Amino acid sequence: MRVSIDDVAARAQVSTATVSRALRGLPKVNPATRARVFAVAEEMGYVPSPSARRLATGRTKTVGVLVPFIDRWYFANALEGIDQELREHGYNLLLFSLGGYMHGQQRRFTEQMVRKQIDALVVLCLGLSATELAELQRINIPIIAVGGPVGGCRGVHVDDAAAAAAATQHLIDLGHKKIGHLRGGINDEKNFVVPSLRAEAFEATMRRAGLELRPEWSVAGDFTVGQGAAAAATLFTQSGERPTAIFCGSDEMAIGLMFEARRRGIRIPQDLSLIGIDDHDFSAPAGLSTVAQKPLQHGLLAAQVLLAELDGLTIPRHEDPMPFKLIQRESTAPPTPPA
Amino acid sequence: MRVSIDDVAARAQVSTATVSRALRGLPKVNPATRARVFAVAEEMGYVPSPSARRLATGRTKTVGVLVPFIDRWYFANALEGIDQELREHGYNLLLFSLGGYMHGQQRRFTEQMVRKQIDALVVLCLGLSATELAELQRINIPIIAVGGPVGGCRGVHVDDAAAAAAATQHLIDLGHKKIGHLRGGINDEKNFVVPSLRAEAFEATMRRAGLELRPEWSVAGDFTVGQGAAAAATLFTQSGERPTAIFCGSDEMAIGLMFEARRRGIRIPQDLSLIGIDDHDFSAPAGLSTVAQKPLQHGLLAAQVLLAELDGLTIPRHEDPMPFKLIQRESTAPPTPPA
DNA sequence: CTGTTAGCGCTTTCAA
DNA sequence: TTGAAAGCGCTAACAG
Repeated sequence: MRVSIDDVAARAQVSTATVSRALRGLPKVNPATRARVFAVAEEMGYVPSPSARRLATGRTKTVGVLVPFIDRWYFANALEGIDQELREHGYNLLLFSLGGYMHGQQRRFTEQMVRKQIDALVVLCLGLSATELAELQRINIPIIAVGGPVGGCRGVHVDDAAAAAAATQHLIDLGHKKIGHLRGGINDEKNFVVPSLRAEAFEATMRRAGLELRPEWSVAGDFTVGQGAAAAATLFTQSGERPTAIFCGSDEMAIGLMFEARRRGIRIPQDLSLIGIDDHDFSAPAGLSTVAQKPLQHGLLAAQVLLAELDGLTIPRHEDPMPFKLIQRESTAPPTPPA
Repeated sequence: MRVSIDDVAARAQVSTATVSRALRGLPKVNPATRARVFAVAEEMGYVPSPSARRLATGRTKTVGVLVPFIDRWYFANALEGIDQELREHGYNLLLFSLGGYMHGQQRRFTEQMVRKQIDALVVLCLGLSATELAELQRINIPIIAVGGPVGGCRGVHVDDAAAAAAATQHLIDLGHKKIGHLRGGINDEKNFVVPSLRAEAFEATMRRAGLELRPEWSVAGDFTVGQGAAAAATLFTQSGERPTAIFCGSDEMAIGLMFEARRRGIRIPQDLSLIGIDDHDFSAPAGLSTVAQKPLQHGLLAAQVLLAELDGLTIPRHEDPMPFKLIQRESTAPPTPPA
């Protein structure tokens, strides 16, 4: 049943070393021999044992991916990109999901899990603490972050501040002056800086335009639709003046806000303009203006960098932030002058 | 740098066999010896080599998961469930994404990829052909399908026909008679039967209620928001009478339809009732009535079954279909009598 | 171009 | 309760 390299060697009447060379396409193998070996291997249904190969070479041909959770547009798409690139090069993808951010105390992820199992690691925008990162670094394999800066670790991601500024500026350019913000980060790791980067850029852009920042117009959520709707409810039930436009830290939140707005008869964009960040699958159908990023590409690039490094090739540049693009759809318009 | 079992043995002044036994918690090890071994191992930062262990035992402590693509609510959640259960038991999760269904010709997934790498396999509702499935079976490891029936293979999933019938019946119970259907399957593997199961159940339920099935009210998509919106556009631009309610094969499609309806000033539920299947993250915020299923639980159970089998334990029952539940929200209401 | 021979780091009899 | 030794299946010198 289980056929090993020795079985093939015996049948092909060559040494195991020759089988190994022939099958791996190494040079200095007689074409005829190689052909015979291939034929025999095929005939016997031989598949080399990765474990044995790993033990002998010390390389696992496997890359680990650490994600906070899978069910989020950005992560799922980045993961897809990583997977594509890895498969393309015969690498395996070992997935580690933390199943949600854990607040400080107990994270189920230990060095043990990755140690000697993977050749490199991709960290999908987790808020790793300095100590956790240090622990990972100790393993001494190439690491790359995707989706957001991870302290002291190189990464593939957009310039979040610039993207947030572009979104905010779009609203300002349309003539809005009363602009609110739905930010993320409330349920996330405190080391996950993306929500803050975006929020700060929003504030900076507003100040630069000489516009007022009203604290009651800044509501915090966690980048999900559910939180978007909840935050919107908070915002809409406030007494007092309402903003004419809102910049949401993620498209999911923006869409949650759209749902809540419709529920309350607030028209978009007539009563309220709305812009997010991401270009989530739901955004185009929803007619949501956004600043688009392409996580699949981020994943692809991250994997490329890692693989190049493992192959000892020149490491491609990846220092430049990834591109983003403002996409105007139906959810943003100039403010309606008071009737 | 790299510390092996022999290093530990030397330092602890015992044989490698004893270290192995002590660390694995096997019986018949002197408590004092065990303690010393643990101390030394800890002190030296010893981590056993999975490759060596695999080679010696023939077991990989790894389960493979085959998914058509990751970025879909159902898959992402099921994956999360599988991951949780696997980690809990010290198993690894090797991910294989096909990056989208490939139509017949070339699928990048080969027996080679899994062979000798995993102890068991979870197939996430892929439409595997009989030959592909046979090839997988040949590897002779436990396999389980999740999310939909995979020909001849046991699986964890809801009774799709019953779920679809429940959704349809809900509309009928509300008094609707003119009911349309957005079905999936147009871009999917033809062996992926879920869309058909749901569509057929819709039709059967309609017939049972003595209601007319209008072909022009049945539009096909592929379960995504984008297709939902597109299908809705097709439906809404048709001349002639319009249905008063629509059953969507997935919540994503239903939400796509909602977006398109709003764009055209069609009010939900006043002008059109809408129900889907899934209970997608967006559904509650959107106020979408649906038949809920819990993919995370499906993943959990599938992994449990596999692990039990690998441990040689009694295999838990999993023959019963998974539960589903009708959730009525704002998108369904009795039909509005013509003014 | 091909064969021999050490390992790689563990587990697992079999003895002691 | 512990140790010695034989693999597990492959790769990588080193000879030839």
